[in-house]
Amino acid sequence: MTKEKLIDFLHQGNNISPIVYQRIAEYFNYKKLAKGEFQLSAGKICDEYLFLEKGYLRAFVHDTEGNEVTTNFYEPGEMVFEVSSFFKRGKSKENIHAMSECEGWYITFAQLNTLFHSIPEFRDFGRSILVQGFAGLKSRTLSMITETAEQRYAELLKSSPAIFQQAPLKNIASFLGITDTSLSRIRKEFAKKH
Amino acid sequence: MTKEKLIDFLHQGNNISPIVYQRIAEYFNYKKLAKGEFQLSAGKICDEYLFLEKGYLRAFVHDTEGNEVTTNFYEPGEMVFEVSSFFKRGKSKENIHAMSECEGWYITFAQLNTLFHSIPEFRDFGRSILVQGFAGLKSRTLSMITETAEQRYAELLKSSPAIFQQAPLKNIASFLGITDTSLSRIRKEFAKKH
DNA sequence: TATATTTCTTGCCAAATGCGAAGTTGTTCT
DNA sequence: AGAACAACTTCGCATTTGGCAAGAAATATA
Repeated sequence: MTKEKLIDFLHQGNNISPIVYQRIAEYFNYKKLAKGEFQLSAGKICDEYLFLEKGYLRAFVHDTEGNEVTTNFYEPGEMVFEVSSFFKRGKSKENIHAMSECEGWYITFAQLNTLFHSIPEFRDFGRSILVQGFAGLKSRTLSMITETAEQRYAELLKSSPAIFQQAPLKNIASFLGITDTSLSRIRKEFAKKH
Repeated sequence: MTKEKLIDFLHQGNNISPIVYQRIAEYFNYKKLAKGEFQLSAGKICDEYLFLEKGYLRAFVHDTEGNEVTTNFYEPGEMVFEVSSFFKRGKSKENIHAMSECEGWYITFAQLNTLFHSIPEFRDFGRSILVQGFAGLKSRTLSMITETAEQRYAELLKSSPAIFQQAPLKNIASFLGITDTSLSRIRKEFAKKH
């Protein structure tokens, strides 16, 4: 278990000395999740800022009728944490669930703040993680407005094909904003055309 | 034109000395927009971090077919800037347009960074602005998935009634993810019930 | 004031999606 | 292997929403 991939990720296009990133990486702790474990449960405060090195996770909430709604999928190479709960120190509405065995590296909120205050480069990193998440969410919202379910399906299939090996249809459906019945139909039509 | 409201806003629940906020506020410049002016145009880099004291703005993009899609409305007391363009220094896809005469206070990206590096409290403020925007966007996305158009209409009407005095129906409709025809029908049905 | 333009409403029909239920296939557990 | 359960597909029908077009109402412009 080396921190090699974590260190690569911390670079994130920044052109900063490897020594600084080495120093940052030292704060991160190794973590392993078995398939089916929860990285975060609704009602708890998210206190881990996790770099996912291996495996797949799914975030979901329960809507007012009690149905599970998938809000996100996480693949290797992404940061996993619930922004609002983590930074505002409030109870999470979201659950984050391991769809497969996962491995990664994390720091706590307190550690993150220590690093923020002492290392300017890490501030920039942290900000870029937030901004990236923001931009991603924005384009997702826009696609909910401007695109058909089939277009959203085609895009997800292209951008994250691995998800389809990890998650059952109904979870992908609620992520796309449709029912599993509809997704089944859409997938059938889509297969005909391609 | 006093900076009183700006200073109140900078407090944002933090319990920090007014002297620090006074110092921060000194960097902000006054700005006035006439009705119809653009605070940001697609293709330009967003370089103003604007506190809106008076007036109403609307953000929109053009989708692949060239239709305007409203992505946000801004009311007095909010920060107005395009997260991705501002922080990543890239060309904006969004336009931000004054629906009425507006007044506010802004700093540039360079000034914001100067403040970030020298004033820890301002870092926390900046982060909380991002986190707040993130949480708001998330709940908007969720409502696109779990709620009917009528429910979304009812919520917007409740949370931001002033928008209905400022924006034409079609802009509100595209924000809600429906056509103006549908919104007209929904509003009619809704009026019957209430 | 007259005219042009935009905004909003309404009607008709088509397409997309949801809902409930049934049936099939596949997986897990004992 | 057998039983139980979850995943996926398919059907018929209801509901929501879209697209187009016409007309009325409101607003802006000459």
